[in-house]
Amino acid sequence: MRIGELARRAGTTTRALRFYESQGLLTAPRAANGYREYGEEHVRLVGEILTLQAVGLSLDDTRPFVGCLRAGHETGDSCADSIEVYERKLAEVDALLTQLGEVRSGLVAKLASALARRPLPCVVPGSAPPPNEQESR
Amino acid sequence: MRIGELARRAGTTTRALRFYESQGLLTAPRAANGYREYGEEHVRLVGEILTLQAVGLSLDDTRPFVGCLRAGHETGDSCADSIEVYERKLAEVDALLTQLGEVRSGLVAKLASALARRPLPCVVPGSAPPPNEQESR
DNA sequence: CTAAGGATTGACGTCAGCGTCAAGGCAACC
DNA sequence: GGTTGCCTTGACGCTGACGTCAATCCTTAG
Repeated sequence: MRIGELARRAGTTTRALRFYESQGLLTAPRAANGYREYGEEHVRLVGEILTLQAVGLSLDDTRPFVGCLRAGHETGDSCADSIEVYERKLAEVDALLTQLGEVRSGLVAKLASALARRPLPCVVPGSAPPPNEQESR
Repeated sequence: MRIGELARRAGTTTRALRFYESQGLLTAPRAANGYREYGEEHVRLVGEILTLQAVGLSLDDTRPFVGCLRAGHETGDSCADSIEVYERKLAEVDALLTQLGEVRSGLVAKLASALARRPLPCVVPGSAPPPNEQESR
């Protein structure tokens, strides 16, 4: 199958697939006319990548999984490197949760003290961003 | 005081201060030689911006607070708009916490099933990114 | 006089993961 | 042979909050 069909079946875009290839995550033989030719295994591979991204892994984090599948394993997480990524990412997520909890506390505290000071706050016209004197975005 | 001192006292960099100015958050009169001239109120203002960023607000979110201080209020969160930002951000943080919790569950599940399948996973040499055929980064 | 240490503006780089556009080639159908 | 649809590569855009570099100016101390 060609790149468009793979994209549809895997639930992504051709642009993403070409990007994965540029990052070395996906390789495809070319037909005589230069078109990429994919098989069923690629559908699974892309599916694995997307699933991993859904649980918070970066594209770079999926490398070990891809390598594991290429090495002939049934699943991408049959290899030590992949497990390691799981554990590292879990630690990162936990750290993020903690940090975000602190952020939440800070926000709640600020909100509470603001409300305590002024049961009925005032209103100020508004402050739109100026015509942006260079430093273009 | 000039921009370097303000940066030191507020705990940031001159680049950040100039950026804030380009975004309309900070305004300073100029001396005869073109140097920006700041006063004590700017130290407080920049401090407010940094504190707000620390609790998760984007620069854009700090606009109402800056406007509130400019309007002569003691604190940046004495105005209705600021309170609104607090509440909106709190909702965002809660949503993020929920989502991150789900990500965590997904990770834990994947880790568990991978470990269940293979108490002693294999090892694969490694898959370094290729020489990057265009799509440069 | 010169060197050092700030200050100024402008412009490009960074990180992730693609989106979007452009110009053109290939294949099939009417 | 013209249209449609899919494919190719290349290149720039986007988000946020600045970092970094370059070229030049101002002030002060030695």
